[in-house]
Amino acid sequence: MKPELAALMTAALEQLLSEGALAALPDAPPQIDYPKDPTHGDFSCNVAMVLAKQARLSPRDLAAKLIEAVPDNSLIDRINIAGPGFINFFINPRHHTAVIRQIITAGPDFGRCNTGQGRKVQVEFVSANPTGPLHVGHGRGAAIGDSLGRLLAATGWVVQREFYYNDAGQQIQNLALSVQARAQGKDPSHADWPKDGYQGTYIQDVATAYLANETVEAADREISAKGDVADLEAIREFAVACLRREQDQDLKAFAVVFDKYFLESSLYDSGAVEETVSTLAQAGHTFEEEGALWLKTTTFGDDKDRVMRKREGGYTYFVPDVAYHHDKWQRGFERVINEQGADHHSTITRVRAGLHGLNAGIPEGWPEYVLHQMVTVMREGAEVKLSKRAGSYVTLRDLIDWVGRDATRYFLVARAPSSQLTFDVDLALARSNENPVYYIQYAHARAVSVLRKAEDVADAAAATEGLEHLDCLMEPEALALTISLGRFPEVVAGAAERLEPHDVANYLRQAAADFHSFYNAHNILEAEPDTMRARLALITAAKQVIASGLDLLGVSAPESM
RNA sequence: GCGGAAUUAGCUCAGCUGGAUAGAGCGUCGGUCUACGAAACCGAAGGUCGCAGGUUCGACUCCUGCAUUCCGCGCCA
Repeated sequence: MKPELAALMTAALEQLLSEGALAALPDAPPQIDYPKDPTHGDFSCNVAMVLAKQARLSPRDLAAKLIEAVPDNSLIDRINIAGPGFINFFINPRHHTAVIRQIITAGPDFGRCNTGQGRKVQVEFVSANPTGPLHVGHGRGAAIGDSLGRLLAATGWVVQREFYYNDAGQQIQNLALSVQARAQGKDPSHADWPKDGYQGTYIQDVATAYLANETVEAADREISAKGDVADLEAIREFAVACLRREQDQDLKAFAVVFDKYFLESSLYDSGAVEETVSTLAQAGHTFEEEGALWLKTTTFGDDKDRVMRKREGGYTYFVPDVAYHHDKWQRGFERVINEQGADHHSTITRVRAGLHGLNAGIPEGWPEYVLHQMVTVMREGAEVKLSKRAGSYVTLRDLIDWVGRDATRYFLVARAPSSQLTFDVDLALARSNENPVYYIQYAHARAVSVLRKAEDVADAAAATEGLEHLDCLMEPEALALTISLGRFPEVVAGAAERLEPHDVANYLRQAAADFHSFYNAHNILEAEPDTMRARLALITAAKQVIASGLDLLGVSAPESM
């Protein structure tokens, strides 16, 4: 409805322009907003205040002229001027309820759009190295990244979800040594325990499985143990497979699925790393100093240059990272979005600097980044720091075990990524209003319940027939819910545009509140037949929108609870 | 010291590209079920939007400075 109103205002502006009351039209279309206060109408426009100066009129006088010039239409009931010069629109209620028909007709497609026009976008997220279980930070990344993927898909992009991990570096070596030590019967208190070894009890599980010659299958690999304690290479491969499998199980329990797993080692095998280095060297972006090879990242805005090849040989992590992102570019992704922890923010400059230095035509600002801040976990009023399994951190699996998948996903995605997050386990467990997940899901379950009961007192097509009686939905609660439902498409579009899935979570809470208010204020099944049918249509639409919204967050919409 | 993020009600957090009297949940207080699901609803109290300037018709929002908290600042990833 906003575009229609903006068009009407534009027409009014053009009218004033032709009368000479205005010197020029504004650059952007007139801004239409939702007033906070319902007495200010359904929509408001600030254009009179913006243009008052150039029109040499007071904002209120200009507003009056504009209202005068608005073309005749059936959309608007009345317009008034308020405050310093706001133009407030009161919409004809019949136009509000029209959206109910749209929702029921479109079904799950309501709220989707085609901004992406089938273009390719990749979302890389989680990307945990296979050295231990996924922790809550990975969980936040998984929840946000997957939801971003869903939002982009809903707005017309073709999305690929990718998981990148290092299967060969120093940390993997530490992992292999730790497993080997456990297989030799040592524990972290032992004098020969590897320096920087991994201390979690899961290392013992891996060692035991290795000694038992088990076979493990992960999403991207399968391997059988050799059982030979001396074969560090075999241990390494086995350990990586074990931990990949464990992470996959966690991700599966979290309903997160990846399209592709990308190995850092493949960039060495394919020669992409060497090629990246030589391209950067040929372009004159590198220099040698103190026995190391450096990239002049200061050319691209970094505060100091960075080592690419260490004195002892071997590349630093960002070199394969640059090669990796070059590979993504060559794979044809118009957009790449990297969701990662904010503690990695310093890599952004380096990766972009490297990509820029390749002269491959990669635009500035590619790839895009969504960084999430840290998560702390509270339980029974105290911060939880330890998980017995992991040894040093709370795992994603811990959270899922404690509060379930839906609550975990909702809580991890419901806050702005840039905010530090406190995950309150007790709140996530609560079965009441305190808990937004259940509040929203309850609205859905209630809607389903009424629709189910309606079959006893009306025919199956009652909701559809209700579309002929939408004029019955004139109570404030019905209109509030209707207007709320109508906002869904722009919420989805905005959340996708800004890469902020928490907008959807906030919207759902509001929509659920509007649903509950309507539900409590008006009986549905005992209303007059036409009214009942109209209300059933509204309930059907609400159920659809809530289910679609929850799906964007990866949270289920239960039929009953 | 440098860079990034943050600072909004007792607590956890929203506040869209600057808009009208700053919102929600929890917590506190008070109401509503012989039930279309009370896992809900209705109402009340609760604020110097960290501080100080600036920009303008208008600032929680933009700019500058300061304070505080978190995260980075490795030839680890």
